[in-house]
Amino acid sequence: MKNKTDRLRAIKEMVIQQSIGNQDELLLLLKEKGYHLTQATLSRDLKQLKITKIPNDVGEYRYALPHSLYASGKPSETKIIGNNSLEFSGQLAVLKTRSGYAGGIAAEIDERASSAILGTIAGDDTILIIPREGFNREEITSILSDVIEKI
Amino acid sequence: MKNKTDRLRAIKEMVIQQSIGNQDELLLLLKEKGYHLTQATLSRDLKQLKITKIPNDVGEYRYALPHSLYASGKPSETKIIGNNSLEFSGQLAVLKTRSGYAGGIAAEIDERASSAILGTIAGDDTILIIPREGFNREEITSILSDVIEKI
DNA sequence: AAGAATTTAGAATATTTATTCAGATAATAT
DNA sequence: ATATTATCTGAATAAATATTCTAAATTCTT
Repeated sequence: MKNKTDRLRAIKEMVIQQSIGNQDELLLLLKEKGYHLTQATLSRDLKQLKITKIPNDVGEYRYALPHSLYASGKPSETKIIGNNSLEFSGQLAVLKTRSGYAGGIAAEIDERASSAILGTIAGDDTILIIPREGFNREEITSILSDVIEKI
Repeated sequence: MKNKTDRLRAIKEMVIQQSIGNQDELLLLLKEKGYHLTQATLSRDLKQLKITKIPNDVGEYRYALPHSLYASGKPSETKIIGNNSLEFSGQLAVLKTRSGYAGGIAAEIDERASSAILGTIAGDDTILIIPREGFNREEITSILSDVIEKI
């Protein structure tokens, strides 16, 4: 809780969770959490994290992560899990299965990964997976791998 | 070339095409194009367009559209493709078909547009289309048109 | 371990951006 | 047509943010 890495993580978290309109505001929140820094440093941190103030719909400015960074960073690789392939698009994941298997696998996921997975919708060979907020792609991938490998 | 609407369009275009580091820079470019305005107005314009300065990888700041606005710009028009209608919402597209046709068309899309389409899920007359990352709405629309017209 | 080089950060400040205030212009209603 | 209200804009200024300059702390090299 005292090094730069921790601080950056804390900043990112706060920006995602709270509604922050300027750096001084964020500075205060960080102070409450025990991070002691100046506006100059915060400005540099935000630059490094690529966080910026963006206008919202109500005519205010709010700090936010650039959209693309919410999910992961890279352009989403396809991951093979057994006979299936997993790929992400935005907040969603799609698992392609062998024909006819989607329903069964989706049921397994629903049952065994509900902490991370909000819900699934299965077609014949495709499962749409809606992750819960707060889980990143790596986590989701790992959890789904576990579930599928145990089937 | 003299009203606000035109100016906003010009600003948006410049931000997409050029590399702009601050408002004065943009102001100059606009002046060259015949738009005469002050920094105050530009600031307001940018707010309205939700354009902001975001840090790039090289340690500079560049003006950019919020990611979500790149996709199209307008609130997503419904596009008619044969007997079907296509509309976007966020990263997703929905294709409405005649009753009973969704499954068949979805299968065609899966087969013939998989480079751009991560997956589809079909009901009776509705197909949920999950595009791959990196494809914009126009590209998706065009690819889907091709596929459907060849059925 | 000592020195060189890099990273980190604060204070002060420069730069940039947003807003206030006032006046103009356009739109709507009476 | 005139009053009323809303929209738009510039000048000046306030507010917010980035950077310069300096020094301390850390990491790397030999």
